[in-house]
Amino acid sequence: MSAFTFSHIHTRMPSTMPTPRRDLLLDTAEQLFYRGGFHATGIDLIQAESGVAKTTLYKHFPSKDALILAVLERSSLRVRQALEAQAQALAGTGVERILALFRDLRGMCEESDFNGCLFNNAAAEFMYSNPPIRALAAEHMQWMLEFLERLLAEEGFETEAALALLPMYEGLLTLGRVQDSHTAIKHCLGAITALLNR
Amino acid sequence: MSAFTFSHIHTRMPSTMPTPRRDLLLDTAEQLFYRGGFHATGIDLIQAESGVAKTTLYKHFPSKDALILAVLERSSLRVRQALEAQAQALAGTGVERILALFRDLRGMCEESDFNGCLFNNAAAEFMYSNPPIRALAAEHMQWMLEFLERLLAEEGFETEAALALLPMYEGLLTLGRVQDSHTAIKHCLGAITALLNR
DNA sequence: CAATAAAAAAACAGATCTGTACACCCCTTA
DNA sequence: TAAGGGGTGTACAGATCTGTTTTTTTATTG
Repeated sequence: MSAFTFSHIHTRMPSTMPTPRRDLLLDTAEQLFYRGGFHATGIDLIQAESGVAKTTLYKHFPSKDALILAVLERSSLRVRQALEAQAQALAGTGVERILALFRDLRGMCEESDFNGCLFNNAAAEFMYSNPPIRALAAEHMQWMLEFLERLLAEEGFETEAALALLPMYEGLLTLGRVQDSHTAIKHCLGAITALLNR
Repeated sequence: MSAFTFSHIHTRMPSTMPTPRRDLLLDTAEQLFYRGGFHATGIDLIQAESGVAKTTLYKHFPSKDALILAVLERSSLRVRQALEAQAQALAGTGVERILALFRDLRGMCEESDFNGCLFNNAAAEFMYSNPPIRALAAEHMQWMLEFLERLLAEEGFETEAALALLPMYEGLLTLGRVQDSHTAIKHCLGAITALLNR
């Protein structure tokens, strides 16, 4: 039936619904922005690397700023889902469950294109020049804080400890760029244990 | 005597010796790079803001990269001197001396043009595109680590605790951009106390 | 005052960046 | 087969950026 062909549905899809090309653009842009920075990464590179025509890129995202925002929004969503899933799967109880979360930072720091926390990098580049991007970074950090608070509450700790855990978490991501992450993580685990068992 | 006129000395000054204009350029560039980022801040803006002619700028620094490196080198030196002086003047003994260092982060986070840690910002923008800048950021972090180790040793703590303090310190600087720094610092002080008194 | 050297001012060259315009192609649908 | 919509590829416009060149001004020295 023509009323139910894919094409028909496709043309009636709202613009917010993901299309393969839109996702491909977001994937490519996220990877390039993360590795090379936002200002240093040009639209032409994203276009060439993704293989999608420039016209199509600007049909999905009216400007580079809009693309950056879309990348950050989707990345934030993905991080949230990943952390929720990770928290569900975390082995152990009590302190061990929180420690496991920090232990997993090591793998992230050792990935080949690791470059710290995307949201802090964005905040650094757009702190005073692009309020929406800065706000998005702030919202992401706020969510991280609340996530840690929930995790702490589940294990019977005072939720305020999240205010010490989050700087450690972000600090490890930041330092992981230029310092050995393994020993730093190890000693942070000790600090967390001391804090929560006090 | 002409042999000792200022001009004569000036012309024989090695290029590494600071001149008023060179310092003015470094001051302006540091402020603008810190606030607006490295790639986003153009040479023309530094030139206009400093009032020094572009010709003179390129006489002192052969390229933008060289200017960035010079800014980071001088800033690192200044931070080191400031922290050494601060450590000398720190009130209290034992844990209190370390806590005082972290307490001072609050003032930094509340400054009008605060934008985190200059060296982490530089590392984020140049991680894979400019090894010398990345290396300079790494060296600065290494010095910070050794500085904290010295401070801990002076107060009779195990120096390895610095590996937990440094992520916290840098994490607070990073989060200070988008989160209230006061409460985060307060809870980090508690974590440090728990760690060192364990 | 004349000579010289440095700095300022401004124009410019070449590259690059964002964003647009246009012609072409492919594929579906009528 | 004809029409039309979405994607491609390319060329281009305009702005901006780094770095250079050229000219003018300024200040110092003999």
